Amino acid sequence: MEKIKQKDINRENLLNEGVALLMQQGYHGTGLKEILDAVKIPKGSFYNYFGSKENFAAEIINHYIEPYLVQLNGYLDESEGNALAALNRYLQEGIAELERTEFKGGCLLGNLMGEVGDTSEICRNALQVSLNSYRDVWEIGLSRAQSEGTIRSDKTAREMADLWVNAWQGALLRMKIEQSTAPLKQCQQALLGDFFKA
Amino acid sequence: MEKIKQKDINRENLLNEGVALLMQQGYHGTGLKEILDAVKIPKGSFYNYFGSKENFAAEIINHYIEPYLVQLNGYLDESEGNALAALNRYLQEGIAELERTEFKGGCLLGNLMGEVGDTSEICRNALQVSLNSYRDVWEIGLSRAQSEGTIRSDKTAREMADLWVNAWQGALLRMKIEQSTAPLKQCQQALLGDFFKA
DNA sequence: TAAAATAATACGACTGGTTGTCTCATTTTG
DNA sequence: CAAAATGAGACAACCAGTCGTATTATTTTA
Repeated sequence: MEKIKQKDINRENLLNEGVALLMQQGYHGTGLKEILDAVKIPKGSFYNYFGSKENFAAEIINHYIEPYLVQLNGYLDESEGNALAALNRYLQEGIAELERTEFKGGCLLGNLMGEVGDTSEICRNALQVSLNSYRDVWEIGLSRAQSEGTIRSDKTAREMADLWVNAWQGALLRMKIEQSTAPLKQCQQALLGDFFKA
Repeated sequence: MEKIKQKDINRENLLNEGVALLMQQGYHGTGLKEILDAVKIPKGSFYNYFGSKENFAAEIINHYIEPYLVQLNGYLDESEGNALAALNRYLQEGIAELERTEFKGGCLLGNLMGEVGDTSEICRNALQVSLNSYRDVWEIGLSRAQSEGTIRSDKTAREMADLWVNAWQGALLRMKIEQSTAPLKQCQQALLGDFFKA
């Protein structure tokens, strides 16, 4: 079974397009037709792949967060000895990307938590899993920074990771309505550059 | 011109119902018909009052935030001499209310920032104004707490108010997907009870 | 003050278009 | 050949918004 199946390519294309469109227009604001047309896949195939829009959205959520986990883990692995620097570098890269795309979208998790967090059980579960795994990576990074002495140790890494994820979500929302990455930079500076400092 | 106009009653009813439904189902997830049926007002009247769904949403945003401003200002005015206690009491009341309504909705501003923050210019403006005025009230409260010596003064009240609003938005989103007010309590404790302490 | 003219508002059937979902004949695959 | 995948379209429900008419208020006229 070496062959790359067309089905998997189609699925992947649908998920990529789904991430892009749901990010900017939300769940109810994006019709299946729009996604289908963009990747030229008929409806019948879609329902064969995903079963429903709701399931599709749940898969999109998983698909969305994975690259971020990989990237952050990558930065942490590279910079042996300075986890805090790795976290800051990761953020800097993310902020630069958001400036490139003119603040469009923000964070799919945040947007969908607000929109369907209490109407779709399936999405709610997917969001919970994804957000927790993202928080966990931050916990690891902060924990390492603690043992390196750059982050204060009178609070648990878990506690700070939770606070960080919350504040960052809020900052991303404010970025969208202020059309500026200033809230992000301010958030980074206030927490990583001050409150969390050893 | 003492007479209470039916038009104003209808507008008020529409706004109240609009707040309730948009909170739980979002902008695109809520049809006008649903709102109209709930308050028994015909389509034509709606378009006389508001012109479009988008304008209606912008008015809903204003209508939503006002009571919170009044309430927080009220707590601050009452408790002369202990602004920090007033802030905590305000939060405690809000958390209790969210538990009563079983975490449904969360914050309309947060939800709409994510959903239409970068697709509707009109809503974006309304959100910006509302969120800023909410942040301003927190700034006043924190500033008073600083002069009372309960909150640290090496950071500006504005900076802390911004961080607070961001973190609280994030905590509200996580409340929705975790179906628990634990994130809210944790957020309150971490910032007001620790990082912001004098 | 009474009647007429004018303006403002109320109303809901209707429009053109889109939604998510499903069906089914055809094609592809193992 | 049987099973799975495909693709085009059918489907009813719903969407935001419009428009001509009916009703009610307000102003003008006599």
